[in-house]
Amino acid sequence: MGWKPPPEGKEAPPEVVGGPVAALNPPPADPFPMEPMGSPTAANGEEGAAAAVAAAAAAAAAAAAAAVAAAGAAADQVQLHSELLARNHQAAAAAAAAAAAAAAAAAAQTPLAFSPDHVACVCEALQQGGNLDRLARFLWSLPQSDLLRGNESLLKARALVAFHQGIYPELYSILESHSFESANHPLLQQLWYKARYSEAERARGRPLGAVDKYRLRRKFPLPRTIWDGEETVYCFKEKSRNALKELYKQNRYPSPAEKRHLAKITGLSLTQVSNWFKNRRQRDRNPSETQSKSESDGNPSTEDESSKGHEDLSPHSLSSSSDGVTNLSLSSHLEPVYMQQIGNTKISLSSPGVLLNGGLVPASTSPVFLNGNSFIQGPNSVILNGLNVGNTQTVTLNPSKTSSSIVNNGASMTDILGSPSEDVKDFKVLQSSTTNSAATTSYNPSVPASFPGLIPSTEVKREGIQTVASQDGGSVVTFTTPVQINQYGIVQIPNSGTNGQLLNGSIGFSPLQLPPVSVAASQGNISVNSSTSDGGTFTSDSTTVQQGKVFFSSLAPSALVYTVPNSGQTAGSVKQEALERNLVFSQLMPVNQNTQVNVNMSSENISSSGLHPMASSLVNVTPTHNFPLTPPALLNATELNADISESQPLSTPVTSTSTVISVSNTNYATLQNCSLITGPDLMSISMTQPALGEIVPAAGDRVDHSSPAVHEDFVREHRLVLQSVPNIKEDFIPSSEDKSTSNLLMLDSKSKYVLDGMVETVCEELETDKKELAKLQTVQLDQDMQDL
DNA sequence: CGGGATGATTCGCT
DNA sequence: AGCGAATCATCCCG
Repeated sequence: MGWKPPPEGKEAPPEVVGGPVAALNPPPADPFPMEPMGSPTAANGEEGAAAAVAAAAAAAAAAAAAAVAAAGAAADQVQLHSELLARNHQAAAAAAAAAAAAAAAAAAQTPLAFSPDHVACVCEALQQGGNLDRLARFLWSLPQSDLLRGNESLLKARALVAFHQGIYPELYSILESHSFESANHPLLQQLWYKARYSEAERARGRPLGAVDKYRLRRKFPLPRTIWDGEETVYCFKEKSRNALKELYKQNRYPSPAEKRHLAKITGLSLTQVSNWFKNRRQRDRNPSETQSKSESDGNPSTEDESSKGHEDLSPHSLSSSSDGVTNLSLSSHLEPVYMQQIGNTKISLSSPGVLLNGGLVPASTSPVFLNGNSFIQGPNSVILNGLNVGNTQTVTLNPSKTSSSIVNNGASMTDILGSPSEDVKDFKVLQSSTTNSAATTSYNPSVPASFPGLIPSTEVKREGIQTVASQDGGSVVTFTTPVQINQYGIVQIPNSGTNGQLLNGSIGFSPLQLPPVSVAASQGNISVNSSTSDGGTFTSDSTTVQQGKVFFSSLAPSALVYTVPNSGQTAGSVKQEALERNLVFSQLMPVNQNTQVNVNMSSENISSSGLHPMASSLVNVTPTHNFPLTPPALLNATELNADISESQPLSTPVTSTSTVISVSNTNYATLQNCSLITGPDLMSISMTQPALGEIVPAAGDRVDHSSPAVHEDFVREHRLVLQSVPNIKEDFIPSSEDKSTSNLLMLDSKSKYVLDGMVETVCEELETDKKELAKLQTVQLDQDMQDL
């Protein structure tokens, strides 16, 4: 990672500014090494392993520093101290003793008696504490041992000390002689440049200006030992820039989540990302001024879209290039580096295949990738968040109707149509609410969708009891090209409207959440939801499997992805107390700004609950552990009907009172057994179609149940979808009390991406621990020294 | 050194 | 809090 000094007075990436830099300013020499420093207030209560580690490090540092400082003092005295420390910090006993012994040995000018690790530990501790003088003394006391020669921490410490003492030639020598880890680059790069500046300033006797520094940087480029060679322009790396541009092309107004994601993958701060977008929009807005639009070079998109106007990301432009151009551009940016930074898994499949929960399964044709945090890129396959829907033909949605946004959710509808692409009829999704789905506590199935085969070209509109902002006229979605996912984890759906093509990639089940899925155990009860968002419109589909049947249903706009608790004994750790027998979906990730949704279906009213009628399609499920794609099994309509009839009377009112409860933020999702939806061929369309075909009720009708007869089919369909719920409910959540029993992976739905969030959290915690460690070290050191 | 490019900041608005 | 507009400060090329 290249680093360029942040412009003065400007905000710079947090990593570059701050702590390390502050430490660079040589503090006044401290003649009394034993003098306590730091403030004890920094010591917070830590517990557990972190505390133990911190204590160990602190103890070690304290012991070593004490020993060094007390050069000449009897070694046994130091040892005594270390023992005392060890007593106090049992967990740290070993480390403390070792460090103390080492320090004692050093103090006594005896051969090295401890490992380089311990030295490194002490160095780090002293560095973190900003005790450069002590660090210098410690280094001075160390023997010239080969063991320590290549120790990076030691070298870094030496570099710091050299800088601190103004011995720049030595600093340069150190920096050039050893290839440092990238993690240390920012700090070392700063040392390098600051030393150059300092030298120049000293030579010329006056402070340097920005231009002077720039020239110095040009004159003394960073050695590759502390620089990965990555170019930076105006402080931003080219890659970061490209990532920003790429997303900008698709969405000029990224959601906070997207910004965070982008910040993460680019290594920039959230503010920088926001600023970038803001500047970009502004400069695109008035290209007239000074904006000679140099952008023409690499950013045609910017020009096109922005200059023209707004929603101009015409679907066509995208679609036209969808497969080819888009993919190319994406691939160009899809570099491992990004993924590494994200911490997500990126898998590039060079050959047709599908990654299922970690397993690669051969697939065939079209590329539809919908995966959560894992990026799966490959030519021919459909990936649903780890679930592969099978060999598919490209999803073909006709652009028949309106333009705008659409979203298909993850479940690749493709497969739903067992027939070759030609047969694929129109898959239409009617969106009822565009953009906003503000936080709705209740979900309304306001997103009608017609499944090919089931309801050919039929658009069903439905309005929920509770209005979920469904003002927009549902736009019909049609896909003519494969859905793509870009490196940002955003699924790009060609032909979708401007802002509409973003599908947050984090949606869906992430591999982590998919334990070796086995449907077998649960008698095929599963529900899979995938959601999509389209620039504010969000639709999702969910599938429930019952006894080998999978139902897809669409959820509401701005719905989130939910995972369904295992059907088995482990009662899903659903946190919603109130809902006893509800199918609980927990939110995996918010797609839009307002995302929230949560759908619960009470057993009683299953009929109309959040599941959207339209989406119901049957898919064959094979209960296999590894999700091998098995030959499709046809689900026959009769069977479905039978089930339906058995479970519920057809006459049941459609609209139901299904309870939709918002689970957001309070739910913990657990996903245990998942079933794979495979099999391209599915339901017999012929059978269902007739019945469904008649269903064309307008939303209003349904709501009122005004004409039951008319909607009977609809109801039936509805029922199909919901039918599985009771079972699920029972299986999944035997009783609300079971909450505690689960040893499941519980996910806090709160606005965190399942995977990302976890990683993020862990990282943050680590970071925190690190800081705390440093604090502790300092404090402990002080205290111990005082005690001594 | 000039001037365009670009990131950051400030201010007002919603 | 986020956006747009204006502006500043720096980068960076010629």
